Amino acid sequence: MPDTAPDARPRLLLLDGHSLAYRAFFALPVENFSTTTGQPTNAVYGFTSMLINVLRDEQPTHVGVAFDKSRQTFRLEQYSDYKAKRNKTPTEFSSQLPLIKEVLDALNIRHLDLEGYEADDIIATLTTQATAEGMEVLLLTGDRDSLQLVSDDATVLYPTRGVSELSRMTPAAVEDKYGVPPSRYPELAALVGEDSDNLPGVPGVGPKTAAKWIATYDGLDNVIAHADEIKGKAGDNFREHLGDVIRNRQLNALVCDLALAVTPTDLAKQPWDRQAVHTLFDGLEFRVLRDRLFQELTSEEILEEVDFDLDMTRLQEGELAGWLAAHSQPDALVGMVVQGTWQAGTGDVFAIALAAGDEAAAWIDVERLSAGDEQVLADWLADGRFRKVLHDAKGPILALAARGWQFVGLERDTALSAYLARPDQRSYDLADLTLRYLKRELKLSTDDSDEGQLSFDSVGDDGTGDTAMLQAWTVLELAAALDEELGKGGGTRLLGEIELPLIGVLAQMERTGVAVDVDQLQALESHFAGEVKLAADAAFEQIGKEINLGSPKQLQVVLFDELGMPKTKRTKTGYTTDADALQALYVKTEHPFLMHLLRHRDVSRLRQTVEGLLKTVASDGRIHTTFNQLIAATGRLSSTDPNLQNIPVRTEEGRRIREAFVVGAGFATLMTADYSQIEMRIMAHLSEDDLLIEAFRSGRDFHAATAARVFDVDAAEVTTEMRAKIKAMNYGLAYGLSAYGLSQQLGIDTGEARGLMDEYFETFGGIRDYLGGIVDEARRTGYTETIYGRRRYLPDLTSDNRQRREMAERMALNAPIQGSAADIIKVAMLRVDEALREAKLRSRMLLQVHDELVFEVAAGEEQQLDELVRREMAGAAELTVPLDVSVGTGSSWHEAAH
DNA sequence: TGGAGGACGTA
DNA sequence: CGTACGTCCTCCAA
Repeated sequence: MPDTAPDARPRLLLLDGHSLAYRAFFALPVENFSTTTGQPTNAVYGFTSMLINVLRDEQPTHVGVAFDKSRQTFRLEQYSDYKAKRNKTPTEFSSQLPLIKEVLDALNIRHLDLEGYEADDIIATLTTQATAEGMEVLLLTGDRDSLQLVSDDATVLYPTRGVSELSRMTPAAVEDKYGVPPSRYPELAALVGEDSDNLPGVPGVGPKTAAKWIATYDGLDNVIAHADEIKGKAGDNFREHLGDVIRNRQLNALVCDLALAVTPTDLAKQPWDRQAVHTLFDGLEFRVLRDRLFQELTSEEILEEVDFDLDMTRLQEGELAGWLAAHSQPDALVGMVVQGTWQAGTGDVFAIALAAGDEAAAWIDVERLSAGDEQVLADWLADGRFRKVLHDAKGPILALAARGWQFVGLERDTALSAYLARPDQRSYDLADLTLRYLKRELKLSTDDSDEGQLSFDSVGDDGTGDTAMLQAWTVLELAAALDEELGKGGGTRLLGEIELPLIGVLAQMERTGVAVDVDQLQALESHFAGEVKLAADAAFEQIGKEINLGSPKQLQVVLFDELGMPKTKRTKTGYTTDADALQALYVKTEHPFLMHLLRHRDVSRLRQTVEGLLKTVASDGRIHTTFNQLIAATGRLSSTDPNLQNIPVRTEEGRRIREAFVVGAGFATLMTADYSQIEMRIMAHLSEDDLLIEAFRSGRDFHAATAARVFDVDAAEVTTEMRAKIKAMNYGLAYGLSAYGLSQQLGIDTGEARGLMDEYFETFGGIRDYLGGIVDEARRTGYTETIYGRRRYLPDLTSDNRQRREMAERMALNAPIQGSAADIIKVAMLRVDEALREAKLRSRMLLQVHDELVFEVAAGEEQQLDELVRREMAGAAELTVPLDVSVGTGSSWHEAAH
């Protein structure tokens, strides 16, 4: 990684345009990179991608790109076979060079060439000049001749694999790799030869021998002078090819004193031309690359001048009504920041900052409100005509609710907007978004005072509310910028009709929480603790000592060294000891230690789950999880503190934990409602595969019905085994399952799994075409989309790194399916919530577990709720196949399952 | 104390 | 060599 102190000396980055483009051309498959008009773009793409990466990683202050002018160079004049073996440059390549120069022009990066010379000579000249001027130089080139330029001040970045990895050739690295210092690299190359330039070297002499000779005789000149002394076949060959060596050395010397039109200082980096980049990249259909460019290199952009003058008022008692009347009209947007705390479905408010479109801001210390102020505030908050804009509103809504203030009229949530625009981000920090979308720092200007910087981190601590008011104003502006961003991607409806209204529903679910039987949990905890002890003792007895069974490291010592068991699959740091591997080892060795170890794993996990739950039980005897709406890139919710979406269900003992989730006081029963096979139904809908649609419409056992089709037998003849295989296949499809993965899961060999998959896709051709189509489409557009237009961007689809690319392909396969399911259940939650209110039921929604909703049912409402929930969930989307909902009730979550 | 790695629970 | 998450534990570097 670069060490760029802000005041470091100038850093010049020089690229060999021709050699890099040439590498990119062969590294990236041209089939995947052409415009709809047929213009190949793989070389442009690869070159630009490398350029963006290196600009980002190295932060040069000066940049230049050199190109070869033509094949007619002084080297060719001296040696008519120079580069003769090189294949005729394909036209698909030559047509891309002008495009690369257009990219450089749009980025305001100078590029140059010189008749009769190669890019390398230009680079050599500039390097010599720049280092003489005290600059640091980085050379990005795929030509090894440039290694002779490496010095303490000049480093070559040499692409090692494709276009994504660079190796850093410093003097030490050159010496390490070739055994000679950089200045002597051309001497070594002269002996060894260079195939790509059609410069044959001495037969039988490789880099090792050449380096040895050069070291022994102190340089090539002396090797030549002592040619007679070199023994053996290699010596004979050397004497025979002496002429070639001398010629090679002449040709591979780079010219360092060309008369160029520019000097290194002329290459100072300029701001790039945004409009030109947009136009050019549109034409090249480089959406992904453009996003990367704007995202990764924004920091170089000139920050825009702040041109607002916020009129900030710290409201005194009795002033709130007047301020609101003056600045907050119905239907006008008001930015709002709540200062306070929130967690586990509750919270508290210390202060509120508001900012209106007329550049007026107010700060309200809620500890100093008169009774009148408090009423005014409560009314304003609860009045939907006053449209509020917040950043990450759910917590503030909970904090307000805890003070008894109802919050209505959430018009925008900037964190949510930013998530929908780019769902892969890890955080949606307000200061980061301000920089990215508003191009300015989020801090107070220090025009009129010199109090220093108020960064956003210290918000709330300054006690003046200034920062909070600035935040409120920023949120208001950011909302507009994000609206524009989202509008481009068609996400406005998804935001307005699904995600935004969902915030309130989730807040209410968090406030409500779910009741647990604490006594039962405690009993379970001690039960599992006892089991842990038993399993541990039994395990220790088998190996005759006590180790930490939770330490994979110690386990590896016992299993593979001491017990001499066969090695399992490799991990980064050794061999895996996961459950599958241990099970396999048990089958092979039948060593009882393994069973006790597995048992120990199981019960300690159960104990730890129960302990975790107990820690989070609130004083109302309920667990209030937090639903995170901004995490999952596919659009799912996630649940934390505690995670109630991964409570065990598959094993008998695990289900005992579910028994401890119970109906709360004042309610009659719990109800769960879940979608069956929702992802397969979405696939049937999206793929329009007739047979699959038919399988669902028949209403019969879906896995059996599909198995009957694949194996071409009557429904009655489907065996358990056939059904199991197709079930695994059905579930694996949406994940990008491989033949290997399927074989592992079913315990069959890869060939059989392969055959099964072929048979499956043969039967359901629509599915095959659909899955393939998703990936192609995503590669073309740069993103996938769900049925409600939720996007996920996957730049790695065009990576030249196979592992990354294939990973992105599986994500592309899965995202529209998992994401559409997420869309549908979110719609269902909104519909159910609305219907509950309309029907004036007391029953309430507690949890969402991806395809399942959990309700607490008030006495006498069971029948009505059952119908309501089925209706609203099934009606959440109109697909070509029915959405099947199954419902169960019981006094615990376990009993309510079905 | 913080992060990485491993393992494993759910849909 | 199957997607999406969150949490716990251990170990190791700071």
